[in-house]
Amino acid sequence: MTGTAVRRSEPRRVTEAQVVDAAMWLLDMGGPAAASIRRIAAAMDVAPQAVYTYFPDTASVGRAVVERLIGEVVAATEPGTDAKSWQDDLEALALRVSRRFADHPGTVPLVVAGSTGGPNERRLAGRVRELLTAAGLDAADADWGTYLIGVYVLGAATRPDSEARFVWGLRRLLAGLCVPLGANPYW
Amino acid sequence: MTGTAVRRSEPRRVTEAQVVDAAMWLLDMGGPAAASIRRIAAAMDVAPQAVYTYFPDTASVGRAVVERLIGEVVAATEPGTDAKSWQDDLEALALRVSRRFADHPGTVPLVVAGSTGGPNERRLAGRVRELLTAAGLDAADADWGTYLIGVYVLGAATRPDSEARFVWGLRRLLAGLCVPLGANPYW
DNA sequence: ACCTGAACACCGTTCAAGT
DNA sequence: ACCTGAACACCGTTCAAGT
Repeated sequence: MTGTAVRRSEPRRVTEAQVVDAAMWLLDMGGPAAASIRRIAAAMDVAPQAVYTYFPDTASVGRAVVERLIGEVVAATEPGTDAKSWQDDLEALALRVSRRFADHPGTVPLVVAGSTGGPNERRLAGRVRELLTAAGLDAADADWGTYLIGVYVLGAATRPDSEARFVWGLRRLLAGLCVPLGANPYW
Repeated sequence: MTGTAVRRSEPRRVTEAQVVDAAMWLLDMGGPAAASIRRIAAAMDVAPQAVYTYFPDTASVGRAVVERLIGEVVAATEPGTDAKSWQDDLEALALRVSRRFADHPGTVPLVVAGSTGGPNERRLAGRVRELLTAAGLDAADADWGTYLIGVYVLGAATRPDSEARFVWGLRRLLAGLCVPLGANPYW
């Protein structure tokens, strides 16, 4: 009751960001198996339990790592900067995501494990949807097209190949998105 | 030196097929985490080490499971049976693979973990390539198109959604494959 | 060749306790 | 709130041995 805050506890020895830092570093060094809770804690010089103060389980640490990775891509992509065409914008965005995963192959199992459910993932999907909408697709098509592109980037991350192959597939896919299916002779 | 085979050892108590059976069963029951070497062995009533007589490590058991799953799809797909169009054939094939993974979600992490390098996977890719070649694509395009389709099916397995969404994306993708990019206004 | 018991070096997670 | 030591119930894999 002094009016000023009572010092309630020791200053934090770890933070969420540091856990993600350590996890990423271990992932880059030793692959998915190296990023265990115990090793993350050891890298931060705390007991394994300390991690559980900030994350409820291993999977949530993985999701946080993916959120950061996606966040970096979204932050690096100012909307409408490249802007030659929506295809170019979309290609640049997909390529940025693809490269980020190629640079951090240890994170791929974490990505395919499932959606993070986080804001950065939503922002990224929103960006794709905007570009498809600006391209003239209606809301439903833009939504389904976002799924199509996301799934392609995800699948490609699990079978890394040349960038040329990735871009070739992406362009075919975008071509398919803007061809009205009614105008297609096959159905 | 009797001329006939000498009985060299006890009859086998386990076989490769039984290991895959047990792994698949555990995967279906309890998901990826349940299909450990130790549990597989326990399900067969042998010591964990018995599995190592047939498989060098855990990953190779996983690849064998995936090979079986793909093998079932390929076996169930007589080439040119449906045969209304190559699009229909390809759609039916992709849908069969997709459904098999949807029916066995525990195997998805094993699939995305990497190529099996096995004959069934090659057969499946070969089937896709044939259909694309029959559709008029040249060798290079058929090869890259096979990658595109495979990666889409793979990615979709990690983000299961409605079959309608899967088919919509697949059709867009196939549409993009038969639109000559030169004839496309965008590049 | 095929299988076992025992062991090694790990895991994630929880509990009870300390500040 | 934040962190610890100790423990529980697991892992994959290897070794030495048995038939």
